[in-house]
Amino acid sequence: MADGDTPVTMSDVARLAGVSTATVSRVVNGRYGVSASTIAQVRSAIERLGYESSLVATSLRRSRTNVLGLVTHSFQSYTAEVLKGVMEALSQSGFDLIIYANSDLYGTYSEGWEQRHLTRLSGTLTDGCIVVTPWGEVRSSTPVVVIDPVRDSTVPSVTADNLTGATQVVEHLLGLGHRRVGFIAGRSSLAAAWSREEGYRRALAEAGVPADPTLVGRGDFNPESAIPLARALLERPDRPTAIFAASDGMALKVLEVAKELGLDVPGDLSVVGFDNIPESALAEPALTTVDQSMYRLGYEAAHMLKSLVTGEWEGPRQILLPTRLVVRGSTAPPKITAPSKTATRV
Amino acid sequence: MADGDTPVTMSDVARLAGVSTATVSRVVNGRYGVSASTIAQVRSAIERLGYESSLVATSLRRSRTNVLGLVTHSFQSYTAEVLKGVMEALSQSGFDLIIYANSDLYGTYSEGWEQRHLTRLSGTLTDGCIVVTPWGEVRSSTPVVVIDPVRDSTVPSVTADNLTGATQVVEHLLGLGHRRVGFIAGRSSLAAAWSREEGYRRALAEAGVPADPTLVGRGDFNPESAIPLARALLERPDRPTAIFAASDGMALKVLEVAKELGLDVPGDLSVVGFDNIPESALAEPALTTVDQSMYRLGYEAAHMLKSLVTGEWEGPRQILLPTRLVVRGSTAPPKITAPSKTATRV
DNA sequence: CTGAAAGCGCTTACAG
DNA sequence: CTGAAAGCGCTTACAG
Repeated sequence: MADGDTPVTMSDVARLAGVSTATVSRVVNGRYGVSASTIAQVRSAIERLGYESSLVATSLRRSRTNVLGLVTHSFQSYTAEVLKGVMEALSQSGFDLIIYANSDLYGTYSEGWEQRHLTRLSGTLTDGCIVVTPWGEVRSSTPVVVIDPVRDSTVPSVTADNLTGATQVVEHLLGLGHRRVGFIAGRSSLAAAWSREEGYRRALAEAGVPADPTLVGRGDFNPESAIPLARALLERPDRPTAIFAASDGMALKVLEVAKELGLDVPGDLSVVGFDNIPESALAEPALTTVDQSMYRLGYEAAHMLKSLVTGEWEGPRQILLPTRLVVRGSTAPPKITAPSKTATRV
Repeated sequence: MADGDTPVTMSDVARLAGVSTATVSRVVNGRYGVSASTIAQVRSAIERLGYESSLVATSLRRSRTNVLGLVTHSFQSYTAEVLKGVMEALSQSGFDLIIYANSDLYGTYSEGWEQRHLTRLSGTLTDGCIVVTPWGEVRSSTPVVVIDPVRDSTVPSVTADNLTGATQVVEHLLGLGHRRVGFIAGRSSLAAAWSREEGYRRALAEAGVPADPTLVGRGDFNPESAIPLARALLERPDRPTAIFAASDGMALKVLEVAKELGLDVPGDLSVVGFDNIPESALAEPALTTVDQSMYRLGYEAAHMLKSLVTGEWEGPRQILLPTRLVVRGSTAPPKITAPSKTATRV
């Protein structure tokens, strides 16, 4: 039963069964050309010792491991949803999943992290990897699919249609009568952040509302980064009547700042986020946002990676997934039509 | 830059730097006894080739890997919370984390899965493992900490104080005036399921309310399993005025069945769950439940595992974490005091 | 049908 | 200060 100290190896099995490790290997892997009686002996030895082959040794020797990797730098609600989608896509596929997370996560050197771990895994352990929201472009000797790539990435990827989503947010606000709409941007290297900002600009331009660059704050998707930006926007005399934050995490902070400043949402200020994380529905008031099915992002990425590994992929290598505007309690028509004369000249 | 097909190995670096792989290894691992000029040469070769050592090869050769493993059979909200706690505990610890999930997750052979993968990882890849909600007792050649062990498990573990939590639920219901309280149990092999049921029994006994075995349904923590059980309980003429389900997932299904049968919650029926998953707060009405900080379960398990691996653990090997009753809209006094004459004889 | 041998990419005594 | 060699636990041609 060997609950002892040293793990049971193939040699232990071979010794007990009175055969070579080559033969044990053949039995373990169901190869042809082993006599029935030998198989029985080996099987019983395996059973007695509770042997399982070492994943590491097997991976090192074989070219194909049937293990796919996923590299992420955090475990937020976002990641959990992505993982559910990934697991669903991999269910019954014959591929197992290894998720690699490093302990310096909240520490200093996030930068380049994905690339380092991608490389450490992909040569040997995994047949391919999914990388979630990397800080830079990634490369690998085995197939990779990126969820939320950096701008101008050429690697296979899956992204939500952030441009359309953001456009709809602004159209929604304009439709309610808002004219001064603030924006809090995300980490600008990410394609997602760029598209959301671009959607904001385009929708305003299309409606003929002149863009006011001072209404745009530069956040980085970290919720905390939104606090000073929201404060700056809301403390000005000509404050916006609505703020669109590039992520729910940041939008939730805008809500807090508004409360702190005694502003009523949605009476004095409309707030919109992006992502539709579970917390958004729980906020007071519930947050209007854009749903970007993180589950589907994970599902499609895993599906694509699987086919890339087996060489069966036929579709496009850059997938854009639809988003959906979710209107909740945090948006309403502005109380006053023209908080600033100059801003309403359309 | 080698974005090509074959990964860059240590031999490639050695060749380019004009040294042996032994020397490259020394540089990579910062060992003493390499001349400054050689270090520089090797470093530059590493840089040029974008070399990263193979996790697999390194693990196979070394006894200590500084990688901890986590084996789970699902990625529900539960797991995501646990992971956050684990990552927090491991932050800056020098240990990385590998999560192993197999693709037959929703498939046939869940049973014994944890043990198989635990063994495949622990000999070589990981220095120790956390196993989440296993189906049986586990054993390993390296340290293991189980979150939510099976009953009578002797392995180091972390569990919520389910007994107290469940007791408080029933006391809460009795306090509201309920006397016929139904119970939907979880997978009975799990210690958590057993304790929750035991808490239910004890609280009734202590209050002198005779236990009615026909009021107990045998679920298995799978939400679906609660549906027929809830229906059976609620369709009887002497139906309970309250149902306590051993998990939020099952309690949410009870809510659905009640709605389907035209019963008002909490008017006609009070419902209580256990776990406090995010969805509980979103339910209509919001679910009264027991919070068992899954974040802390993960945190404590990782903390303990880390110390077990380094040999510094001093504390108890079986940890019990406090729970907290969260009263929300799904519980209220029963409308009718005595739906069944015999049941109220106290 | 079976085994001896080489080798996957590393690390670590052991010589020098 | 550096390299040749052995070996971690497996798999896979190659002989027989």
